[in-house]
Amino acid sequence: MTNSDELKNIFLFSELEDFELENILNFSRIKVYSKGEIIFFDTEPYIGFYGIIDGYVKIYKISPEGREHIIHLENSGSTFAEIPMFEKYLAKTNSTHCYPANAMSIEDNTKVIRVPESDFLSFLRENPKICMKMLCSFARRLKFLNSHIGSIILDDVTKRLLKYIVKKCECNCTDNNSVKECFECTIELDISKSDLASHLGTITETLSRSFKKLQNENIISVKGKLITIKNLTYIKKIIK
Amino acid sequence: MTNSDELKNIFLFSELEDFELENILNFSRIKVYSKGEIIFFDTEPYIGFYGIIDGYVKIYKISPEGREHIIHLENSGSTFAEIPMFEKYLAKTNSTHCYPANAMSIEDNTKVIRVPESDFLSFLRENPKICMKMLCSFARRLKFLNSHIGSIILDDVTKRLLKYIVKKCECNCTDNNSVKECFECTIELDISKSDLASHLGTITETLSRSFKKLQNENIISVKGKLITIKNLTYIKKIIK
DNA sequence: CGTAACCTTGATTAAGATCAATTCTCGTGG
DNA sequence: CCACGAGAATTGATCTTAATCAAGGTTACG
Repeated sequence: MTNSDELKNIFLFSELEDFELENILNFSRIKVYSKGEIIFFDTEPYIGFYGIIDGYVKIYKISPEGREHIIHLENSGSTFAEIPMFEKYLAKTNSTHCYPANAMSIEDNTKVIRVPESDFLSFLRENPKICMKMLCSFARRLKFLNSHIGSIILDDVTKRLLKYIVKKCECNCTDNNSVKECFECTIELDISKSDLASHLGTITETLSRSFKKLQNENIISVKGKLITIKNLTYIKKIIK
Repeated sequence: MTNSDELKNIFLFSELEDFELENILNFSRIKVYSKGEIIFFDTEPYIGFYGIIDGYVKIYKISPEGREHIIHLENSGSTFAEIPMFEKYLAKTNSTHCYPANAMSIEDNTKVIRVPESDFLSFLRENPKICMKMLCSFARRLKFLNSHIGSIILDDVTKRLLKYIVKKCECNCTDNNSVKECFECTIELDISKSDLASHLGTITETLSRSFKKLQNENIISVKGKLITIKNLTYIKKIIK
């Protein structure tokens, strides 16, 4: 597979012509990270956004007390750290800015492309097609954040966990086969439970207890990273 | 002031030519709401997004238990409910969709424009300029949500309140005069304290106690809707 | 000036964070 | 192939924050 073929896996670039992809490749840089490697810190000056060709990345913040919170979990096809590109249009000051959070590869051989800010912005201004793609990807993220923030405020940890599992199951069900009625469904967690805790806005101990609770109530069964939900159709109805 | 002049107050439309504004006005609808009036419910089918010509709007969700959470507070110049426009590009299904939350006017004579989805989308596809504007406005909102969600998970209510006050003070300071060193700063709350509580992800009782706490620690003083922060420069350093 | 909406205060309760101690899992080297 | 060790996950006891429940107090406005 050539580099420009790989780029088509990234949603933002998926409808570009080959010559446009070549153009992007010319001014960008591809790099492979192993599990646990930092892609950027929130103290580094901003130089451009990233696209994930393959792998898994967490975007997170650390509180002064040292607690971690994962804002986003992104995998193959996603882009991240685009927001600071639009900073200069929003801020009155023209000061240099940093990355808004930390990014870490959480899977071995995570392959990313870094696209420099200035080159891409001129590209963007001349490409309504890629503008629309980017608007879609922003819209998707806004939608996620809106519902996630509501869930953090209004739901307890157990309900947040259940919603997470159900969402994963739904992806699975529609991907594999189009079963409308899906009672039992098994997923494999693709992240560690501590990352999941941090993503759900809690800590590992509390998450562990929530898993326990759902098992005791006979809603799910857990075997290591394998989670089976007993009656998806029913659960979907009650977690609304 | 003509209608098309008013439209220029809306960030998204601020760089459009007069003929383009006239075009938008042709397919859109302007309406004035009094305080407390519903603009849309999350059960209504989506027909288009809104721009605030003048006034104040809250975008909120209600939990099954009846607790309210304000996701966004938007005032003059802002747009809201754009996300569902991009739904059809994201979802596999082509089903009709609803507004993603409720919207209520929280000020008398809130004047909004409703722009229909289909007309605007074709307009958007042919206007790279307005695409960039929309990307900026999405970026601004993403930035806010990212930091807000982190704040809800990692900060206690008092710190969230303090951050809110500081942010308002900063707007004030840079708007009125460009004082770099600003020790004492007074703001007037432009929303009710119960709305503020809901926006900060808490309830009025807890917010009230947080106000008390900050007063006891001599960080702020509160007189009705007037809040004075004692030493802004210092506080800004410690809440980071 | 009276009523309703808004705000404050107090007592109690519940959820989840923290602290501490095991247990489990999995990759690596002997 | 097994044993070891480190990181991950679980479990228990305790403590803190904020939600809930209940009752007054304030303010704004017709």
